[in-house]
Amino acid sequence: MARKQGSHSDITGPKVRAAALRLFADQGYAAVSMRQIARDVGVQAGALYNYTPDKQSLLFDLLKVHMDDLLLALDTENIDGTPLERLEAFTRFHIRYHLGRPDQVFISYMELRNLTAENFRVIEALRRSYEDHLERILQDGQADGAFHLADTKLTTLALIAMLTGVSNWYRAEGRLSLERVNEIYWDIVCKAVGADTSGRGVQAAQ
Amino acid sequence: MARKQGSHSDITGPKVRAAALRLFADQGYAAVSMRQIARDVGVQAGALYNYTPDKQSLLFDLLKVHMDDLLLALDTENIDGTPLERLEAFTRFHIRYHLGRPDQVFISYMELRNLTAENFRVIEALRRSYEDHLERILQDGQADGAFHLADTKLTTLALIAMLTGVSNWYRAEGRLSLERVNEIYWDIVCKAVGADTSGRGVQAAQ
DNA sequence: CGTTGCACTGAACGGGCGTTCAGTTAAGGA
DNA sequence: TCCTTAACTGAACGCCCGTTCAGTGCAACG
Repeated sequence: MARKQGSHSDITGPKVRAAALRLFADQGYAAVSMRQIARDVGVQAGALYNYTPDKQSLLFDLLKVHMDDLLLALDTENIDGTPLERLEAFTRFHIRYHLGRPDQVFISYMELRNLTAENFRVIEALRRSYEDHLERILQDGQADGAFHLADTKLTTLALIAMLTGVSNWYRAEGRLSLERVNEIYWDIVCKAVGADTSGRGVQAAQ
Repeated sequence: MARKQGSHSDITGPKVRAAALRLFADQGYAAVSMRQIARDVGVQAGALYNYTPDKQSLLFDLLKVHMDDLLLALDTENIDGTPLERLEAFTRFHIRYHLGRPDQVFISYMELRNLTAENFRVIEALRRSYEDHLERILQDGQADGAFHLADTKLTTLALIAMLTGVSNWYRAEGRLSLERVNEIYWDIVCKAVGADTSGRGVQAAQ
C-alpha cells in the first residue's frame, strides 16, 4: 500500500511533530521510540524519516520552534511604560503563554539534557535572551528606584523559576481561574521586587 | 573469577547506588542501562541483582531515601519562634540542603515520571508533606498578621519552585558564596510574603 | 496514456536492552 | 581440613532500538 488519497506530506508532517511532542512530554525523549511515534501517527517507522533526519532533530526542532515562538510573542507584547508596568506585563505574559503550552514548556526544560552539545548551546542562548528581557526590566526598575533588589541576576532567575513552576500544578479545571492565578502571582512578584504596593493589594479569598 | 578479597557486599551495595544516582542524574533513568551502571561499579550486569530486585527499585530507593532524609533533616532543624523566624529557618534550610545534594534533588523532580504509579504515589505523598510544612508557616504568619498573602497554597508552591530553582544555576565555584545566596533569597522571600522588612534590608552589591 | 516522483511499506541491519541462571571462586566457620 | 555460602561471572533469553532501503502504488503532469 502507498498513500490512500491525495498528498499527505503536509498532513503527516505536523502529525509527526504533534505525536512526538505529546509522547516526549508524557514519557520522556529517551523512553519514546520512533516506532511508538509512528504508531501514533498511523504509519510505519521508516516513513518518519521523510520528515526528520533523525530522532534528535525531532526533539531539537520542537524546542527551537517553542523558543522562537516564545521570543516572538514576547516582542509582540506591548512592553512600554514604567518598569513596574513592564514587570506586570512580563509576569502576566509568562504565565499566560506557559499555561497555554504545557507540553512545550515541559519538554523545554526536561529534555535539555537529551540535546547534543551543539543543539543545547542554541536553545540555551535563546533561553538566556528570554531571561535577559526580564533582567533588563529589573535593572531599569532598580536604577530609577522603583524596585529594591539585592541582586538583579539572582532575582531574575528566582522569578522565572517561580513563574515557570505554575505549569507544575495548574489545571484548567482547578480551583483557580487563569486570571486569579495571574493576580496572585503578580501580587507576589510585585512585593518580591520591593515595589511600592500602597494602593493596590490583592485580597485574600480563602 | 569471583570476589577478589574479603566480603564485598557492604562495599558494592553503596557503590551501586552511588553509580546509579550519578548516572541517572547525568543522563536520565531511561537513558541509563544496567550494564552501564555495572561497568561503573566494576562488575557484570548480573551482579547488580544481588542489590536490587530491578532497575525500577533502584530509582525508587534513591528517591525514597532522599525524601526521608529531607523530612528527617527538616524535623531536626529548630523551627520554633515567630512565623517570620520559622520562614527564615525554612528558607535557609531548603537552600543549604538542596545545594548540598544536587544529584538527589535533580532526579527527585526529573525522574518522577519514570516511577510506577504506586511508587509515584509514595514519593508524591512525601513531597506533599514537605510542602505542608511551609504552608503551615505561611498560614500561621497570615493568621497573626506577620504576612500578607493572597493565597497561602499558591504562595507555598511559588516559593518552593523559586527556592528549588537555585539548584539549576548555583555552582560552588561561582561568583556568589552559599551564604550570600542565602541572604539574597531570604531577602526576596521575606518581601514576597509581605512581611515588615523595616530595619533589615540586604544591601545590593553589584 | 505513459511517465514521473511522492509517500509509504515491510523487511532487514547491527546492536543494546532488562533480567535470569548455572557455574565458579574464595572467605570463614566447624 | 573440609564444607558452606556469599559474591560474582558469562552466557543466554526474548525483545526492542534507530536507521536504511528496495520495492510499491497512487496522483498528477505532459
